[in-house]
Amino acid sequence: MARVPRSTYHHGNLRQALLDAGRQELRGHGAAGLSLRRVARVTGVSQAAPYRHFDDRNALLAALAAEGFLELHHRFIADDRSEDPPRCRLERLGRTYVRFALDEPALFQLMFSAELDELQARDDTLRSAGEQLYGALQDAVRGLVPDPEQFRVGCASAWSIVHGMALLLLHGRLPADRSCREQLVDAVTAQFALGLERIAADACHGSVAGDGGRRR
Amino acid sequence: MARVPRSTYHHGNLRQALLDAGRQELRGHGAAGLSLRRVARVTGVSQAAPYRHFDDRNALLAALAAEGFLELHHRFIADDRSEDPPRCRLERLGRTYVRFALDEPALFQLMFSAELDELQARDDTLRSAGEQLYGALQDAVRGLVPDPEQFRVGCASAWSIVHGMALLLLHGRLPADRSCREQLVDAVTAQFALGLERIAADACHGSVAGDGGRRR
DNA sequence: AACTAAAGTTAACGCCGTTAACTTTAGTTT
DNA sequence: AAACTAAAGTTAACGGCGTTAACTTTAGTT
Repeated sequence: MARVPRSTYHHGNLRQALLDAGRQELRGHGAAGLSLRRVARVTGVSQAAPYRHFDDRNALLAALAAEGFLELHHRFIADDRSEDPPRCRLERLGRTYVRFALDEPALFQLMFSAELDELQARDDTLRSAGEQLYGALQDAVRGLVPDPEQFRVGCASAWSIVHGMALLLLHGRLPADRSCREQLVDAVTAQFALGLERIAADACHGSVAGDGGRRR
Repeated sequence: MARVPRSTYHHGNLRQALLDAGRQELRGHGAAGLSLRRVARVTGVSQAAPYRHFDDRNALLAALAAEGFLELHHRFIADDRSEDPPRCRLERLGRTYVRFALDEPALFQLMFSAELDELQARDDTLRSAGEQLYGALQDAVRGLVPDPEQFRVGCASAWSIVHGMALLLLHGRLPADRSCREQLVDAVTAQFALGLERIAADACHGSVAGDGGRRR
């Protein structure tokens, strides 16, 4: 447990230092195991110091989650290739999403944890960061599924499948060791995007899908 | 806080009573907020009594999760209609999965929480309950996608999409109020099952999907 | 140079998980 | 029936936690 001593009484940039230490705590102990006292200790500051910068433990978690949303959004932008066809762009976005979840499992789970649901309602920074992310997903789906009604369903499907896959993978629930993980992710996203593309194409030819009724 | 007094020194069926109280705690405070001491208090027993029946707090959570897996599996069986065509059966299973998650959000999240990942490796009851569930899903997918390689991808996709949708819905992340929730679930599962059916049908006609066409 | 508000400290409260040492009881053995 | 034993429950304690109140130090302004 690294205790960082410091020369000046005032830290200078404690808020960010706490966030950095919190990020490490997250990696080491998960969101549930994150202890505010330990974060303070590692940062070399008293147990009560964090309360000058965060209302409570949840506020620190919310700030960490907001960082996570922004970071994931940046990855979306960095990985995107606007010259690719819509299907490839959607696939790429899905892979980026899953890769992020596997890179930062605790942060990712925090971003979608029950504790944050209520905070998201109040914390504007957090909410807008989350909405920004959903916007990026919507853009990617819109290119593939222009029809408004199908678009809604398409967005929900797309987010659901990558979100579910990310969580199941990082919990070791899907039978996929590290070597074939990427293959599986590629196959699932590709298959999904292909299916979406076809359904969208069908819709253009007059038939209405999405009613779940029997159609051969 | 209901404190239940009792006449006899020995409780008689404390283990199950603790599980029942734990289930209530889960509903009221979530898995993270479940306090062993409070469970004991509500059950009308001393704070140390639970340790005669569970190694520690995690063991109680694991037992609750195992109950959850069994319950969900029973719902699968109860809702299934073996006379329905494969696609309908898969859709129905998906709806059952999501409905369970929305009925018992805290229990569902517990079943797939990080804390349980390690326990699942050791606790045989818990692991087999989880595997039983995956077996039911596999059966439903197999009817639709016989080809072995596509079957693997199909299982992962199917589980991912319902799992992701369940979590996103119960976190209020998908823009769907209570009224249109069921419609959305129906539409997503139907669209997915339809896509899966078609891809499987394509495979029978010689073309091999699953790699999603060109890959960078 | 004095003042003030921000930033950090110490000490305390109550809750928690967990353990050790003890007591009560139900069931078995003699 | 009496004695024994092991299971099941109790009390009391330890240390860690989140949080707050009251205090101190410091940087920046007047």
